[in-house]
Amino acid sequence: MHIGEHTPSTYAVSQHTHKELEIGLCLEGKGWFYFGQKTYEVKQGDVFVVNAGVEPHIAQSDPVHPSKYVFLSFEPSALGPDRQELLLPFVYRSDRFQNRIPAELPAAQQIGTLMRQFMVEYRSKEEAYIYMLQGLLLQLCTVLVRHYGPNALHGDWSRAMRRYGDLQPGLAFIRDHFREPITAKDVAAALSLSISRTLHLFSDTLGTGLKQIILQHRLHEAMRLLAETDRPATEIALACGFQSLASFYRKFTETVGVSPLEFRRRSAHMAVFEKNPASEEKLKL
DNA sequence: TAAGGTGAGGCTGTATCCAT
DNA sequence: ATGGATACAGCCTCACCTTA
Repeated sequence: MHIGEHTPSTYAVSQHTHKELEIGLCLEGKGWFYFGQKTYEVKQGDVFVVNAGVEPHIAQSDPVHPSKYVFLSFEPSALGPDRQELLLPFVYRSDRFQNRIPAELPAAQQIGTLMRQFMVEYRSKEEAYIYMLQGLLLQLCTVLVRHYGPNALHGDWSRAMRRYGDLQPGLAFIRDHFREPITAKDVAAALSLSISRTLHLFSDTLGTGLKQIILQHRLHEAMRLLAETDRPATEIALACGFQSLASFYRKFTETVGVSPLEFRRRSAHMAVFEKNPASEEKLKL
């Protein structure tokens, strides 16, 4: 588990994914939260739910009233065994999911209270505080389950969880091998399923095609290397798993909105790429 | 109901070329 | 050397179907 405060930049930087589940609470200010093609306006008290390794996202601050968040990220195993149903809010199809819980809803207020308790508990580090943190995490996830329940549970959580669990070896394979020219066949082999079944599983469970998920990993890595290194675009394209410069330029420009070179130029002016939302004042539990 | 096969159509990677 | 455009073969996705 990690918890930390973060103030997003006032300009749009690249979206990222990470392998932990994440809950974010806007402590103050205004801004925007981008999840792929979705954009949410953010105000104090809003809560955001992010799944693991699939949906790219990034927060941006209003220049006049910069936003400040506290982000809690955790591995599914942090909930303990036999509590898989509490992961349901994080097992969603991004095209159908509302990542924001508006501040005026009771669930957002409950989560706000719990997140603040979480911060206080960690900072105080009283005896056996780790158990208190685990308890607060269970409460947080329970509030989320109750909030999303009517839409997310629909009486068949075990099937949804099983499918999500079935996908994990495939997602892990993609994370480990996206720099190589992997295909649906390779991912299918990692899942011990047919190509057909693998493609169904990804699109049905996540609402995102296999190809798109691999592409997200490659583009994110390419943006990082463009911003943080002086390596030529050709080298970066190949290092990130693109089979050619042409496909790299095409997908980069389509997705990011500017050419790779332009992105490097702008990121140099910004002096920032993207930061792990929990990287500032990060507290490792 | 889950797993998986098939085929059409769209998309992607490759090869090649040109511009800077 | 690097950035970018384009045509085309092959792969991927999707819808629909069959099988167990």
